[in-house]
Amino acid sequence: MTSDKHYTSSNEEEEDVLLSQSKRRKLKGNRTSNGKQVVKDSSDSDSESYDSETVLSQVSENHNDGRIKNEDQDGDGTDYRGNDEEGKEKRKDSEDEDDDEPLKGKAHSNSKKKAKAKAETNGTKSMEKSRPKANGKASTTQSNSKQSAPTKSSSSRKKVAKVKEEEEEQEKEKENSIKSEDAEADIDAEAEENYKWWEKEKDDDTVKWSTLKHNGVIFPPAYEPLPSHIKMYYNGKAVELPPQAEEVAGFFAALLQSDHAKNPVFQKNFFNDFIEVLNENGGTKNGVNIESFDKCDFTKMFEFFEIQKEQRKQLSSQEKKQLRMERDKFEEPFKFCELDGRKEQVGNFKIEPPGLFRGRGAHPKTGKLKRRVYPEDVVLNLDKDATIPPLPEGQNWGEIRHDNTVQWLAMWRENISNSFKYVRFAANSSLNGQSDFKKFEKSRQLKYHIDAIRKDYNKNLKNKVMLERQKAVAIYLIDVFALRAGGEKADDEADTVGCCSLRYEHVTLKPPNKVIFDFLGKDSIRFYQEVEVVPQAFKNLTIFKRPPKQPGHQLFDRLDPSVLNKHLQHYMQGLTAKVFRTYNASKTMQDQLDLIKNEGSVAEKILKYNAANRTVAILCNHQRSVAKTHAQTVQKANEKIEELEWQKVRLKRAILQIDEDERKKRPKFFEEIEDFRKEVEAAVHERVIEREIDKCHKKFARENDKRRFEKQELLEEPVLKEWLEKVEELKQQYARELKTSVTEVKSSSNSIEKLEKQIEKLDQRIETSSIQLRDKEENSQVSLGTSKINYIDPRLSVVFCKKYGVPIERIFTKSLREKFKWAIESADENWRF
DNA sequence: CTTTCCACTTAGCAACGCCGAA
DNA sequence: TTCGGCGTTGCTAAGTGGAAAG
Repeated sequence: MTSDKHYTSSNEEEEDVLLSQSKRRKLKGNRTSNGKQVVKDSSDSDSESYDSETVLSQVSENHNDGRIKNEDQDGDGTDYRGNDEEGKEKRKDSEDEDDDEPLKGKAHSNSKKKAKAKAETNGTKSMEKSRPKANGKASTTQSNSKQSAPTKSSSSRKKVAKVKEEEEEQEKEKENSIKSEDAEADIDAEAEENYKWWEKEKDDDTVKWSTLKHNGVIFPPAYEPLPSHIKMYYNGKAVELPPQAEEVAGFFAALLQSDHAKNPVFQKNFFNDFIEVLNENGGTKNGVNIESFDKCDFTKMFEFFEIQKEQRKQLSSQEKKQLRMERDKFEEPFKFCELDGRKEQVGNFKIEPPGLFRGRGAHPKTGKLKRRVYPEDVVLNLDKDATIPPLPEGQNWGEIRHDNTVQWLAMWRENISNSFKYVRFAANSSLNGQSDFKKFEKSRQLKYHIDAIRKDYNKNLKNKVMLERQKAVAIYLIDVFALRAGGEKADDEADTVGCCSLRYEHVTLKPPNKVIFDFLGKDSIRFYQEVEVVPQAFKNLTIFKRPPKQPGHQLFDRLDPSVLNKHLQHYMQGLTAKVFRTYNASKTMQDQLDLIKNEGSVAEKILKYNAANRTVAILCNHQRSVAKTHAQTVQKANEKIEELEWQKVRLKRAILQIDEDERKKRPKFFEEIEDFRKEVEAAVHERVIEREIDKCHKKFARENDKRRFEKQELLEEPVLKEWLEKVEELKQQYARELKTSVTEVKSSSNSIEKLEKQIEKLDQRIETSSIQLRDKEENSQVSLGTSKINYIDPRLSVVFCKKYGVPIERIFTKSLREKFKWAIESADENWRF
């Protein structure tokens, strides 16, 4: 076919896309205000097709436009992989008419939405249904523990896995019965705690375990009704609620002072579910008809909870310890499980308690009731010979499964978005360690392919096939700016995006090549960056935003993560969009650590390590909300520094008082005295005095408390007065100093050398305080933890510690040391990412 | 194919509890 | 010894991605 024809047909398809997109956007409602218009617009859209445009711009394009930030300087021009790829694309391009077709999914996504929405409306009902059903299942499985594959309902995929498992099981059982019994004893003894999986060879990772035993999960305590004098009020009247409804009201009451309680969506969703529960349980018991959220008053309940909290805090440390011990003892059996005969920790062995769903950002479902989970809702996963954890009389597990291809111990379905929750191994478990190890090894492999990939996408920025250009730009963004893949989201989730789901309004283009990203990413964390991109990327983005596209439209209308990932697999097995984040994070860390010189104190090295950590966190846009007390903390720190400076000035004055000639000798040194403003000095005085006064009162009170306790006679008011008078004297002294600028220092320290020593010390303290403050400021919005836990290959930190003589404890907390035990024990000084 | 399901990884925040300064 | 500040942990929401189902 000729290219002309191709373009024509693709032009038609272009309109198609827009039409269907607009439909979709219309469905999305509030996410864009102009869905309707687009339908009209697209019909009279006579703009040239993207592809013809593409050709034009390609012609006028010079081949060697700018480099990207991270690009490696590889001189060699030959790139087999790249050429290969290109060859393929070309072939495809010329013989495949559909090449430029937009994603079908984008056109049809509304049907999906409807289906989902439907599923959700009966979400709660389906839960209810599922319970008896599951119940029935459970009894069958529990009774015939041996043979039958546990569920008819489980998918055929599961069956496949099961079969595999079963075969292996049978073989293993034979083996085990011979091997394990005698082996187990000593394996248990020596190897259970220090099983070094990373020294073993493991290949088949579809099978995660051969035996798995555990004690089930902990259910949240049953609801305890409030004392009868604690009520919610409606229109000023106390309301008698059935306990089920009271519980829900209590959930809201507990949040009364949080932002959630002020969020109208939260209020609405809560109120709807509250009313539903209320009606299900026969309505209020004293005839109050609750109709409006605004007339509900939960303050009495809130206050009660506060008092309870307070009382718990007031318990003596003995009592607290006692309670903790009891709790630990109760939880002990659930904390551990037995995996292939070894003891391993379980992560979240507690079933999530009921409550109000606290969605992040503008989540349409925030505030909905997250219902209580019962044993009937829970599926247990353990081996066939494991004892099934007992339940109280009359209760049953939802299902018992023996699926050794997964690494969860229990699972239930949650009612907010109908997804699964899992009880899994703890972060320090061998299985999680292995996954972690594999993750980092995979991203480490990327270094062998990254050059080719970068070369390719830079070249493909000019590819005449729109799909290829979009892929190229997307991978470019993912690689350079560490964007996430960005899967499609439904209407009943918060409107957040990643790379593939970026929309028109999220990217602002400022010629010649400046791009401003502004969108909400995962967890509704804002991603705001003004950056420069290579000119060709800029051109492409311009094309992707060209009319008839409008706000609300997808930038990458032919992409989704699976398209992208399929493409990436060509370069490297297992390569997906998220691997770039891991790779670039660890690579950045390696580079940053390389810059650190092996000098200075341990504390200084840690500071530098943290700075390196911070670059990574910034790359990945890991933010945290500034602590409520942050401004205050900063102010305090600044005041402290001011005070230190004030001290210094006083000492310098004192030097001049001893020998005025000093000033001529080193005017710079004494400049500070004039620079220190009177207002500041006065403010410092005031603060110091006030603090002194405060101290006197406190000391007085404390002393008397003690004396009362020891039955001694109390200090009288005059004593306090006496102390305060001393402070008053000091105040007078400062006042004089302020006027005369003459320091009245103690005679003990009135030699110039002594004063200078003190000044030096103060200088040092000011220096460290300033550094700490700056560090704190820079960290106030950046969260270092996420990158340390998930993105930075722990071996980098281990090597850093070994090479620089920094104790690993200063870098990894106890739990991180356990999580990264494999790294700590396997990485030597020369290891590199 | 596309959609849905399932499993697993990544994420920020609130509660907890430890530790150093007063 | 207490108190507050701060790092750590626990919690659970919100992503990614592979694979089965439709």
